[in-house]
Parts: sequence; structure tokens; C-alpha cells
Amino acid sequence: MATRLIRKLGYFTCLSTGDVQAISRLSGSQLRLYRPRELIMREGDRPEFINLFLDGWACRFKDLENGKRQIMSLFVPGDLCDVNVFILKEMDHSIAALTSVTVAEVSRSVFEELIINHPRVTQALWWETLVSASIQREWTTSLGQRDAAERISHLFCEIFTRLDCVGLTVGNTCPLPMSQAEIGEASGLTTVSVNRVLQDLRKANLIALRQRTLTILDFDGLKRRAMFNPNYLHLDRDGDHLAANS
Amino acid sequence: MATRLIRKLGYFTCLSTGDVQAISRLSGSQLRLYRPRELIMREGDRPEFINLFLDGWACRFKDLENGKRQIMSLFVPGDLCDVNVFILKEMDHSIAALTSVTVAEVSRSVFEELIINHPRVTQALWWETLVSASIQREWTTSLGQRDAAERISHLFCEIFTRLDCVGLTVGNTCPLPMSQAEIGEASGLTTVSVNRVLQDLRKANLIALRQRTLTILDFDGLKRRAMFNPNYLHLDRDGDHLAANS
DNA sequence: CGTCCCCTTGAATGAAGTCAATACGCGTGG
DNA sequence: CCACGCGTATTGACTTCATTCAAGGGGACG
Repeated sequence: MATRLIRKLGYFTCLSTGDVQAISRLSGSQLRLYRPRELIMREGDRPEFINLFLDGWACRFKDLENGKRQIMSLFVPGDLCDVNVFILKEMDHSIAALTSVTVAEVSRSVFEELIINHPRVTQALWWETLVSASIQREWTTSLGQRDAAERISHLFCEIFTRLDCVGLTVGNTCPLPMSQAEIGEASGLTTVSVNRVLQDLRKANLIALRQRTLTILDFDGLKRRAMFNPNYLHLDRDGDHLAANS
Repeated sequence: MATRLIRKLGYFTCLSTGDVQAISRLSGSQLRLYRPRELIMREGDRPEFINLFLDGWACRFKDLENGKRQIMSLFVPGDLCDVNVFILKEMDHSIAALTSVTVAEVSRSVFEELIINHPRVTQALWWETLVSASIQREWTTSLGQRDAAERISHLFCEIFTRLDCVGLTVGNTCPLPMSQAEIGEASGLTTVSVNRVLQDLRKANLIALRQRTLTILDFDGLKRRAMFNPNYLHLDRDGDHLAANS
């Protein structure tokens, strides 16, 4: 079921019952399972579906000629992979599962049927697209201007907030199913640096992290350390001012 | 006139005469002029227009609490600033002019009229949106995995290619109206580092750069130095495979 | 029991940042 | 016309943060 997505879009606007049902129908699309590290889309592929992530984590990444890899973004349950990708002839990067992953493969026709008949959902998906772009810009900012500890702290603040709005946190804990190497690939650091930063954050009593579970012991402190401002996630019911038009 | 945008969209698909006329009408929107360094949108503003850049360069940027600034993306003539931004309640970053800038302020109603009546233009604008997102991911990759010389070389390759596809290059030269400090803000480096990298690229006979004009003396060499693969710009007539559906 | 992956730690190295001084080009106003 | 100021570019010396290299430890699993 697409409950994660529906819950997330609720941060943008109030969806009607019909809207909710229409979105639910997306997860009636062909489901596909991937194992950890399995490729979901490969650079050069022609995109044929919009992947709706129902369960598990995945990432976009690019391998460079010099052997380095950058994880450019993360997918968590409730995320959609590029509304309207099939407009592009081929993928310019790859997508891989980080954990076991379940996706619904939404076809072009199913998607178009949805947006033609549900203008409010269309708006909500636009919002989702704009937020994804905003997250990507924030990652650019992190890599450009934040030091190692700030980057990782920021990443953790973002992940916790994103998971919280799809109901995947428990108290001050959330899953974090990434190895230190993968955290490094996402934050432009080496495994060794990630490890040292994590030690520091633990010593400062900001976080605990073990067995792929993150506990945020001092969210305010972590936010301060990260210079984290959640405004870029646009979770404050952005859509309300558009209600009159719907 | 919106000739730059029209020319760019031509890399995606063949537009009909009616499509072209409809896009041209966008530049009949309220025009606005900005001077160098003037703010075009401010963090916290409610977006009310889609800015279509007709002339001059601008940038998105974010100021961090520690006083650092990251330029997250560049706008050159023919670029659109966030199709459908008015869905967001407020801007999470600012946009400033780098040079003197002319924009057309496209209102929500004018924009909606365009996409309702011109499905092929709608597709082309989706393509533009997806390419912008792709560029943002490439910047993330650059900042995460490329060293100083590679970042700046990559930036130059990208800028030249983008300008070329809107007709703003002359031979192997193009405008580059950014100070070394601004190049640094875009590439996550200090002015001093930018200066040293530029010396190196000049000594290697890859580029010349003076008076805000970039000359690429050895594009292949520069691409190699940058690990530049233009696939992420999707300029190879991506739209052709969709022709049957239009 | 051995292997593989992941995490941890120390020491040496290196890329980019910081600090600081100087030079250059250009427009303004005396 | 020249002096001045301002923004921009350049250069050298020093520092620092993160990387690299290398080694070892722990846990899961066949």
C-alpha cells in the first residue's frame, strides 16, 4: 500500500477520499523486489516506469572514471522516483537498493490517468518533485560548505525528519541501514573520516548508532552542529494557500 | 523574446509553429530588470512568478549561519526558474543576479494556459525540469568526488555546453561573468584555490580566461581533466522516442 | 573454523584553507 | 590630470582537515 506516500502528501494538502483511493491504486501496479546492492536502474537504461518505493531504502549514485562513487540521493518508503522520467531517453545515473526493497512500478498510462483525473494529486506530486529538488540543492550545499561533522549531522537530521513524516521513526530512533562506507559515499567522505566523526558525535552525546539504528539523543544539539534548517523540506502544509484553486 | 528557451527545447523535440508562438508569448509577460548582485528572490518570499531568464546570468544561493555561501546553481538565458514554484509557500533559498539581468515574470495563469493548450510544450518543460534536476545531481557529484581542478574544469565544460545550446558561444569562447570568488562559491572552494587552479589550467593550455571571457583551448583535454560526460544534459533529442504519443 | 564484511585505530601525507601582503584596473571626485 | 578607493586578482608562508596507508578486531554465517 502507498500509505507512506499518502501520509507524506498530507503534509502538503488535504486529499479527498477519492484522491487517496487513486494514489492507493498505484501500489496495485506490478511489484518488484530487490535485494541489498541490487541495481534498480542502470545508467544508460531507458526509464519505463516510475518507481514508487513501498519498503526499504535505495540510492541514486554515479560512478566516476577514477573509481569514486557518489551517492546523490536516498529513497525511503513513500518516495517516488522521478515523476515523468520516461520523458528522458536514457538514465544518466544508476539506482541501487541499499536494503531489501519493494517498489511498485507505475506505468506511464497509469500515472497519466492519475494526474488527469486528480488535479489535487497532481499538485501534490508537483510539490513532491519540488521538495526532492530542494533536497538535492541542500546536499549540494552540504558538500560545498559543511565540514565532515556538519555533513553527517545534517544528513542524520534530514533522514530523521523525512522518516518521521512517513511514520518510520519510533521516539527518537529511526532505522539507518547504511554502512559507514555508504554514509561516506553520500557525504563525500572516506570510511575512515566517517568513523571518526561518528565517534565524536557519540562522545558529544548527540547520537547513538548501532545495528543500523540511529538514536538522536539531543536533536537540538545535532541541529545546531549541522546548521540544520528544515525549511527546505517544506513540511509546513505548503499547499493550504492553494486550497481556493483546487 | 524567448528565442533562447525555444532553441533549447528544440534539443528535446520538434515544436510546432503554434508551440513556438505560445512560448514566445511568455516574454510578453511583465519584464523586470536587475542589476549585478541584486536579489531576484529572497529566502522566505512567497514565489508568485516563474522567472524566465531572457538576458544575463543569475544564481541560486544559500547563506549558512557560519557566514559561508554556496551557489547551488546558475541561470543563463533561456533558463526557467522552477516551473510550478508557486506551489511552495515560501522560498528556501535566494536568487541573485550575477550580471545585469532581464527576466520575464510568468504568472500562474499564463503558465497554466500554456500547458493546457500545448501538450508538447508541457512535455518539453518537463524535460527542462528533469535536466535541471540532473544538473543539480551532477553538482552534488562534483562537490562530493572531484578535486579542485576537476570541479572547475567540469563547471567550465558544463557552462560552455549549456551556452552553446542556446547560441551564446562564439567559436571556442563564451562569456563567463563570474569573479573568482563567485566561481569559488559555486564550486565549494576559496578564492585563493580558484586562483591557483586557474593558473594551472592556463599553464596546461586548456583554457584562457580574461575579462569575463572564457576560451577553451583544448576541449577534449578539459573534458578529460574534468571527467565530463555530457549525458546528464540530455541534449541528444531525448524527445524523439515520444513522438508517436504527441 | 575460516571467511567476509564492517568497524576501529594510529601514523604519515597531502590538498585545500587561512592569513597576510601586494598588485592591478577602473571609475570618481578633487 | 592625478589621487584615491574599491573590488578583484595574485602570491607566499603556514595550518588544518581529511585522506591514505596499514594493521587489527569483531560479529555473522556457511
